[in-house]
Amino acid sequence: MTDPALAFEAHDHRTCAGDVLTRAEAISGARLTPVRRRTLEILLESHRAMGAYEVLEKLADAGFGNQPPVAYRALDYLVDQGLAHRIRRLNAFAACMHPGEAHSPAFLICKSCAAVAEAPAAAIHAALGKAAADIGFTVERANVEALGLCPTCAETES
Amino acid sequence: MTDPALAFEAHDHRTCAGDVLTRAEAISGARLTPVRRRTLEILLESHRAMGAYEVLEKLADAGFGNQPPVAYRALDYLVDQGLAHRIRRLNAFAACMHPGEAHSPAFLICKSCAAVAEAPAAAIHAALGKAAADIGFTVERANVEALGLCPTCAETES
DNA sequence: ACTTGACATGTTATGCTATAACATACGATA
DNA sequence: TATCGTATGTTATAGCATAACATGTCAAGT
Repeated sequence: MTDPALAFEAHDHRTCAGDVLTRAEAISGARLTPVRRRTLEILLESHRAMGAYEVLEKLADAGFGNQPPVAYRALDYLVDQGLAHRIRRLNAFAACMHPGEAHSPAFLICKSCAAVAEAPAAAIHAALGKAAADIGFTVERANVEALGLCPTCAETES
Repeated sequence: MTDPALAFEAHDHRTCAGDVLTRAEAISGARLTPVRRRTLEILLESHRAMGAYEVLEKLADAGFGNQPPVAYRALDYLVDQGLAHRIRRLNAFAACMHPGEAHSPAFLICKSCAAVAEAPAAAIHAALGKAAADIGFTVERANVEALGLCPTCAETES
């Protein structure tokens, strides 16, 4: 699995984004149409989450439609396919950095630089499932989003 | 601590809501003004989360202002004081069922009856903190929201 | 009493987020 | 070639949230 901390570190982002895109193409095949592909590329330009309207603007710049459904449909598709994630706390979307690997990660959002990383969440889901089971509740899907400081910003601010 | 499963079971809701309101008054004192108190009462009418505009409507019925800021301000206050929680997944708010006890619970949202319960989340936060620390990330606040089936609905649907 | 400042509420206006509903196009396949 | 599923485009509107300003109230300090 890709190093989850990558989002917070200086790295060869071209390679990093390219890798993800290649894997996405393998997963999604022909259904990764131009709008959808471009949408994913837009999300992959940074490790930030991006609002639908921000994405829409960039899609329009690229010659696609400029009405909200254009962006929402592409984003919804990507989320469905596990190629992107929706960050509810931010009303925004972020590219999935390790598509294909089944996961429902915990999101770590840096309040300083706005970068978003995906942390492995197996232990978290186990704890959640147990807490829920104690009450008789069956968890189907869960989202875990944490706000805090990434290592780079923590260093800078101290 | 109050039984977290209460939200999903038939119970004497008058008493349950009354207790919470009494505790809220003790915590908030004079600053629990009429609008705020009424807002909390509205949230306490059910164990569901309620949108700001739904709350606003009921506030207007009670003779308070009927513009969005009226509801948002009261709700924000309650959230600040730990008397209510914001459920981001639903863009909605729910009364805190055990105010005073410091907590950042995990929310269990029944997809069938829409009831929301607060599960103890100490173990979840521990797991999250550890996963984050592995990446060098410092968690400040986190929200954990799970969608699934409550025990009552699970029984009904089977 | 008077002034000041903090807080609460009300109102106007607007911005941001999201989706319903309908129209058009294109390829696969029967 | 008729039809169906899928994708995209467009119009319109619904739903969520806040900025900015106006008014009122009460308590502290003078």
